[in-house]
Amino acid sequence: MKNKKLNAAPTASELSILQLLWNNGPLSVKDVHEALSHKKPVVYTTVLKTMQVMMERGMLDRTSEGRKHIYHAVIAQTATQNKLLDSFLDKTFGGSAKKLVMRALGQHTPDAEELEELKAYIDSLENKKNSKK
Amino acid sequence: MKNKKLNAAPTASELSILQLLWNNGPLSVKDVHEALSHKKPVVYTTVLKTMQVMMERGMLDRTSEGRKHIYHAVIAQTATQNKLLDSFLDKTFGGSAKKLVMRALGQHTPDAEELEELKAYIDSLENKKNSKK
DNA sequence: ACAAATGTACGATAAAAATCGTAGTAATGC
DNA sequence: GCATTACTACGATTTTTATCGTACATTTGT
Repeated sequence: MKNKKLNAAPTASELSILQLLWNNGPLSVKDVHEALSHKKPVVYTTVLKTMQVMMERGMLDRTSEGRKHIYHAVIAQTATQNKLLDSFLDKTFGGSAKKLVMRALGQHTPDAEELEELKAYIDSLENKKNSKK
Repeated sequence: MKNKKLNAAPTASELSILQLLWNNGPLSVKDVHEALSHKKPVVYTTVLKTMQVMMERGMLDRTSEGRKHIYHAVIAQTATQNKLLDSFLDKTFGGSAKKLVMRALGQHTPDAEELEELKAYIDSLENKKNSKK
């Protein structure tokens, strides 16, 4: 019974590590540990262990730089976010994207500029649909 | 050490039960078990136990109807969704509501009518902001 | 050379959540 | 009355995730 959980979605802890790797490029365990510690105290080997597990599960890979290991994300940010979003949308908002979107905007209203971008984006979605007819 | 985890967010299993109670009113364990079984096989006492735990944690309450217990949600749907949304937004989209919204719309594009509603909603948000100046 | 610092490896444990089995009790059919 | 059915109670186990401690190897400073 090997290769357990190979396509499982990342857990919250794993996701916090992925975010760092996605946004700040390949990092050593030390880098990740330091960054995470800013938010919440965590023991170095806890981070190390988690990253090793993530590698086993195919989420990360690493290269060697001297005796250090430099980790990078293997799974893509967008695809992972989409998977998590699907699941969240389903579990929490019964699959209604409209409800989720309205709530998100209501609770975390972006500034005027971003709101304009959003409207433009919605327009582009409408056009795309029309062109498909 | 009593009252553990009293304000913890519901887990995925708990949320699936809450959804039923929110949307279909007070229900017996049997009702919930049947509804859940449609999606995925689950043993009756597993559902029962989960609901009992949820009651301990203050998420549910119940009344007696003969020897049956009729459960209802104590925590509000909107508040719970908001809490989960905050957390999800932060963990998965780095707190950017705009990113989340665009992704949600791109992956689960609502129909034209709903898109219009969304635009109208965005307009109302813009007006609200302006009026606050 | 060698103590201190810097790394990795990995088993062990803790903590949280999910699942199940067994027992017991009240209602119901016949 | 009594077997069957319909429920609840709850301990126990399993599963998954998170966390930590210890061992060990390699550099580095002095």
